[in-house]
Amino acid sequence: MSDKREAKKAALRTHLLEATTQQICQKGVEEIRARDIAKHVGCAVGSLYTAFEDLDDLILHVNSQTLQKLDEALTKGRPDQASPQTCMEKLACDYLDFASTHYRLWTALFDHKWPEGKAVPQWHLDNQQKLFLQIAGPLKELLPKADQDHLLLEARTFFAAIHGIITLSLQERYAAVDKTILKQQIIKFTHLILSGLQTQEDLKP
Amino acid sequence: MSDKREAKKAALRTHLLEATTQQICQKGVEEIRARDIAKHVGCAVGSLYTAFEDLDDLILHVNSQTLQKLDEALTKGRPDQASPQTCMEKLACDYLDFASTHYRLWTALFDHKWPEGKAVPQWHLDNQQKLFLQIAGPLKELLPKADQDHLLLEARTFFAAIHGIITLSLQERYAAVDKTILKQQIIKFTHLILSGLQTQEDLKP
DNA sequence: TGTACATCAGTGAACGCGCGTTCACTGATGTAC
DNA sequence: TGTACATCAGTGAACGCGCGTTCACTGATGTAC
Repeated sequence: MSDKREAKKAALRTHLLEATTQQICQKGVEEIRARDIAKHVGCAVGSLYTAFEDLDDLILHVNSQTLQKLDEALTKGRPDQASPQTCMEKLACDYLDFASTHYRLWTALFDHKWPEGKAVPQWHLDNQQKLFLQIAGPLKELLPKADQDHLLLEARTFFAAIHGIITLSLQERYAAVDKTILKQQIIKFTHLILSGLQTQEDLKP
Repeated sequence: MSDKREAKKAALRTHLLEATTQQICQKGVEEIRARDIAKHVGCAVGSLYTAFEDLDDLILHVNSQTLQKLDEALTKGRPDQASPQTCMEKLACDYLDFASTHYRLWTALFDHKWPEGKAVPQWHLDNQQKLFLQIAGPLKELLPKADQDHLLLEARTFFAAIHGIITLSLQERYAAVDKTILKQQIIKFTHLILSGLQTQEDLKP
């Protein structure tokens, strides 16, 4: 019975993930330090390297958890029998809410520099892919004539535009915008794009 | 006559700026090292600190030059007697062209972390502001009933959306998109937004 | 023009610090009998 | 159950490296007479 050992190891991993999450929330990914995390967990620095490959691996795991939380937030808010327009609007707003309430966790997704040579693990790429599918879903209803490639392209573009707006507005670097106004902008924007796409679709044979 | 001294100092500054620009193009801002720059210029590391306050100051100057180049690129391409729609489309496309041909210089604008406590110098902020005005111009023609605040907000949103699309598509992190397709997407997108804004404007009293 | 002194840019070895990672050691947990 | 040995997680001081910045010194340029 090596259950006790495994349980301890699992607990250590959990504590490390929790401490890292908390530290990212407090100071941002750029400020994460191995010693700092260990101190918060109450273990030696070395332990980090028995539980995770290295610091980047630990951070990647936190980021993957963040992606999952984001996925849940988007899934949870999704109305059952709504028009694709309503779905897309909800997705965009939920994305904004997530980004603003978990700001530092969210920016960590984009700020964390993965070591150049190393390949990003497949399970993390899968977690990313899931988010695009969330968008592609309602978009498919809206654009029934589009093929899969085109659908994914439109989903990417839609996401990128909304993401761009939110990113610029939430970062203080260029004077942050009031959140209510931002939300209005995003809703308006979503409608503009969707009605435009719709019109184009209707013109198709 | 201290002309000779001043000329030498100016030459040194120019060389440092050139070398830094070249190194950013080659490896990106994150890889800029004081010793490296000095070696390329053929001077001692210490000289860098007689010509610029510190390494961040040097990089900021390169970034400001980049903003000016971008501003020129956008100004140059601007058609004289065109509709605001055509102007906006041209702006978006020129922005894409600039970003893709000077990719690393362009990302440096956003990747360079300015020291937290320090205030960003006014001349640099002015250079940033100029770009928003480029967009606000044609937008004003399109939305004659909008006040200045609202105009700037729409300019920001428009910029942020286009910027977001270009950023996501050009970075390899998430499989890069073919540039011709990207350009088509951006043109289409610009039209969608503008015709939407136009419709809203027409409905106003 | 020439000389003596003053100023200041340029030099690069050395400082200082931060920080990810390692590794010989300790102690807890598991196994064999 | 008890004892002796094996295994492996946990420890943290120490390693090693990178890198921005400094500063005592040198040498070029400028100034005064």
